[in-house]
Amino acid sequence: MGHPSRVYMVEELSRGERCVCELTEMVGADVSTVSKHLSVLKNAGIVSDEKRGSQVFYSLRVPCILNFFLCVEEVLKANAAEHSALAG
Amino acid sequence: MGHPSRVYMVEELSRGERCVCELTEMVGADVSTVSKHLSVLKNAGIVSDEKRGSQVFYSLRVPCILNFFLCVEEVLKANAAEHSALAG
DNA sequence: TTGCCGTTTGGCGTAATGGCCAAATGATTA
DNA sequence: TAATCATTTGGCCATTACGCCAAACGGCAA
Repeated sequence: MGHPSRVYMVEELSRGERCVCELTEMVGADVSTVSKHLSVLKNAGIVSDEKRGSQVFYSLRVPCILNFFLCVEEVLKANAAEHSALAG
Repeated sequence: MGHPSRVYMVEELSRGERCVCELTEMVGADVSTVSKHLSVLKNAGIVSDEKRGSQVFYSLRVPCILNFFLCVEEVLKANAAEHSALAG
């Protein structure tokens, strides 16, 4: 976790399963790079994969991970508020 | 985030403010190392610091980060269940 | 079998991170 | 001011993470 591409992928997977090709197109990196990120998430138990035909579909296994992103947003908002307070 | 020492420190800070010396003793690493971790957490907006006398006290600024740890535990439990299922 | 598509893995160079030591900073006391 | 304690910062080295390319793997169709 903590990597922008992985965060982005998890957010996308929260909307439903996606194949590697879709995630690759969204992230805009090399397929191998995306595959490795997914491998990390899979080993961490955050996503699960299912092979159908020649494609592999990933899905979010731990919905509570989204709470984390909500928290991150809260942090960012707090930071923004602080910075504007410092500026003004 | 994502680093064991930082996770440990955030968990500890969730119980109340701690000075650098306390966190250093708990983590068991060099003071400078702990200070750098705290600096990372501070820049990320996760903790805040307050200097009182010659000591600096850190406190958790974003309680929702704890939801993340609950989620992590859930992930670990899910993983453990899966592994035992594979084994059994 | 051959060829193609989707995906994964290995390798390599580069960038970032973590850890310690040493030095610098700031507060306190003598 | 000098000395001391608590903390931070800089330097250096070892380790890890990223990202791309190339190669390997598995499924599908001809």
